[in-house]
Amino acid sequence: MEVPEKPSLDGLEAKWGEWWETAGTYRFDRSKTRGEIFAIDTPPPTVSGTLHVGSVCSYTHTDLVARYQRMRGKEVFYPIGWDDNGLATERRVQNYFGVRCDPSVPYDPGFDIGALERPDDAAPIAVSRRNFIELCGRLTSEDEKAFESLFRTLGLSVDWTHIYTTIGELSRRVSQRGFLRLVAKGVAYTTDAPTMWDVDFNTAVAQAEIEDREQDGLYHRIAFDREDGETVEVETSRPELLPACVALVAHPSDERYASLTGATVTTPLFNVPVPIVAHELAEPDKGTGIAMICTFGDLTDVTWWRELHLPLRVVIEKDGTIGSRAFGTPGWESRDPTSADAVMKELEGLTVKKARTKIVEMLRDAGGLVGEPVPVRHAVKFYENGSRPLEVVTSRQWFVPILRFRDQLLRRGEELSWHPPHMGARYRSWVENLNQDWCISRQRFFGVPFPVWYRLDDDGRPTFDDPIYADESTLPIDPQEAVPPGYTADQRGVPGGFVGDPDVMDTWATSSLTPQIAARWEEDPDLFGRLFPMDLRPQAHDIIRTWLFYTVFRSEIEHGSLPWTNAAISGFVLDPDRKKMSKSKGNVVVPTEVFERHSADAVRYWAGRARLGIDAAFDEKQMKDGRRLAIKVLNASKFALGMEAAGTLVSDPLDLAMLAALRRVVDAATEAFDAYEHAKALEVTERFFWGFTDDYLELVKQRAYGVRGAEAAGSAVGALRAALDALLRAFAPFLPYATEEVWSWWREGSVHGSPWPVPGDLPEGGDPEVYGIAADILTAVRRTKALAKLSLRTPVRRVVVRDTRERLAKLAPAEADLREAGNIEKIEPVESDEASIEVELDTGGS
RNA sequence: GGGCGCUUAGCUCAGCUGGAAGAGCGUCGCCCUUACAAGGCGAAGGUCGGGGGUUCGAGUCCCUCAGCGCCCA
Repeated sequence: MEVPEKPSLDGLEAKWGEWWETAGTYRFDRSKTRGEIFAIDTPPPTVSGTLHVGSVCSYTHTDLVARYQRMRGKEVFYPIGWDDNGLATERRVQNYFGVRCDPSVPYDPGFDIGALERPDDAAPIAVSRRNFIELCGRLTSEDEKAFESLFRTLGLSVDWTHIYTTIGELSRRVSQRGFLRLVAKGVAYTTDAPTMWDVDFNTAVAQAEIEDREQDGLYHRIAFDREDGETVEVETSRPELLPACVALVAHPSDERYASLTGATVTTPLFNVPVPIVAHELAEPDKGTGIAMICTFGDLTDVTWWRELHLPLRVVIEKDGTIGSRAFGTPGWESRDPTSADAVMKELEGLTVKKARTKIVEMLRDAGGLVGEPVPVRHAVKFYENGSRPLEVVTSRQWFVPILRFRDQLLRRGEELSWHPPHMGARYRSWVENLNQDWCISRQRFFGVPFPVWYRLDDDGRPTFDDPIYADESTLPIDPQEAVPPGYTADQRGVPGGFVGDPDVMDTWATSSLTPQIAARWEEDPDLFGRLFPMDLRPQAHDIIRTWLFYTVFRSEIEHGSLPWTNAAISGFVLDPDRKKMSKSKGNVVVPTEVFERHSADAVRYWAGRARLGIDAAFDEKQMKDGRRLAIKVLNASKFALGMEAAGTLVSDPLDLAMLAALRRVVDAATEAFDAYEHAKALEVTERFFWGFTDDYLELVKQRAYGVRGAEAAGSAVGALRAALDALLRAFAPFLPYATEEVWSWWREGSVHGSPWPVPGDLPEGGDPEVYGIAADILTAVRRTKALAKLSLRTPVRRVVVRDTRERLAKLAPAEADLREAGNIEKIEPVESDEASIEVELDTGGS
């Protein structure tokens, strides 16, 4: 046994991190069977995001479970991935290198961004798609190093040989295979359809990426002419869509408009005849109760257009400007095409916002505007990363028809064990409110391409009704480079030839397959069979509707089961003022500095105290507590292990009593961990431990030094070691470094490879109350001395303990230890119905 | 508008199936006690958000109101 003179937390992270890696402490043993394995679907962090303490907290939660399960004897499959694929990385690369991707630029194999010299404010350099992707790969690999270093310091017990990235070859292959399987099952289709569209990023987005933002707007009252010379007034916040108006709509039960249903009105300025129709989705309470249907202002327009079989008149282009349209041509009928065209000319090329101002001006001049616009505050849909409102744009996209699986997905949600349980409600409410099929194609670059080509007809136009799919055995492929079977490279882009699908998949189309990626679905069937469905999906609550939902969906389609049996949902980390941390507020805490200030164990302690599903404040005070606890573990261990004795047979009733109390603690901690209540496991263990050091160590100190002989000392030393052995193991998930350090002083191997403590590890037969009573008396003695402002060594002449006979009997076994610990001359038990402890100090005089 | 969660000491939070209000930090006081002074011991501090109800008994169960946060529309 080698106990250092002055134990310290400093340097433990590097020391043990390296040792664990060398010893392979967390290496997964794939020879184990499914029942012996605990498989975790670790969240791949977005590496282009900021490293912040929020991830530290939730990743610690996962690690606590991993370490606990490992100690329970499970072979833990705990891989890690980096989410580098997607728009976040593209944006970071654009800003970092000052470039933009232009697919029309040819690839430059010798491209060297570092060699370019240009002023900071220079316009972005257009680079080819392939060069752009290479830059993405370069930057993410840097970011990944920083993440790995952070997570290693934090002490995550992942198997670092099982790393994947969401843009890596394996992920691309699994994503493309997953896509082809969806196609084969009829659960993916391509079509031209109205889709939510971000005009800045120039891409389609899915429902899950949309958020509502409260915005100031204006309600404009616009008069439509009826054929009988009267007018119908509608209120709209989007008057610029007037040229796209295809009908007016009122609720079928709205008596005000019942007689008008079926009538025709003409739009102001454009003189386009449009029908008045009825539909339940019209809101009688909103505005005048009758609304314009335009193609398209929002998704309700899409529903109306579809269900009421209305014509299509699109005026907004993909870049968010008003396009050029010729009235008088088919589909653009007007009773006065010339003046309609003149109005249209004024709007052409304007952004939506400018067009709105312009058309209001023109309406006012033409007398089409009734009164003045009224300010209104309303919810507007935005892409979560976007800065301008989403438009509905018709474009060719790949869709996955999730809506028709709603009931199945709701049932899977019920089947999943949610921790905490109420998080299941988030999922349910999302699934119940799904309103769009999943658009999985993105008009971006750094993502997984669709393994698809389209034939070109004799005029060089792609035919979308019979795509050419890549063979699974050839994956992953990039259809921009690979040539479809039966064609030659020189047929790319020429009539009668082919063209590759230019899009990439939604990043969630890849992330939704993390269990399949990590478990090497179809790549290693033996491994997959040992891992899937997995045991645990840990994640934060913000991505229930995306990552969790899509993963459940993919698993349901491909495997007909849940992807895992448990979902552990962490809360967010708020700043000390309980505000959400964000870069713009400047309140993001850099985790590396926190590790330096408090140690990894201290940070883990803070995270461990945060329960699942509860938002936690970033609190350095708690990290100080954690540091204090970790140091205390070192020092108490040093003391306990510093005691020597010939034998270590635990026979003293007080020792057995302390161990009996610890047996209960071990049970409570186990029960808590099994229920995913790691904070409770920590709390019960910590509470016992502080009592153990404050009371028990003090009580037995003299005896352990041998004042009452070898046998009495041996019992104390044996109990100290038995308790320490169990406590170190119970603390190991929370304080992996300090516990490993102590373990190394006197045990073989790693504490993290040792079994989780069970009551059977500790001698039985003790009465916990004996320990409790002794601690109470010791506390009373200390209190008296403290109140008298005297040293704790001050002698006590007499302690009178009044209590029931039963409890007094339990005092006797601890009496000698108490007298030594408290420097007490005499302890006098007095039978009484009223319990009290009376301490008479011996202050030397009288 | 619908749903979920929260509201307990100055701060951060425990309080399970109802049975005499808890911890840590902070504050204050004391103590160099041979494991620990970047420590230790102790004290003070609370109408458990408001109001009703069930019960012998409610922080805990039910109803209601309010505030905060989140999810969804």
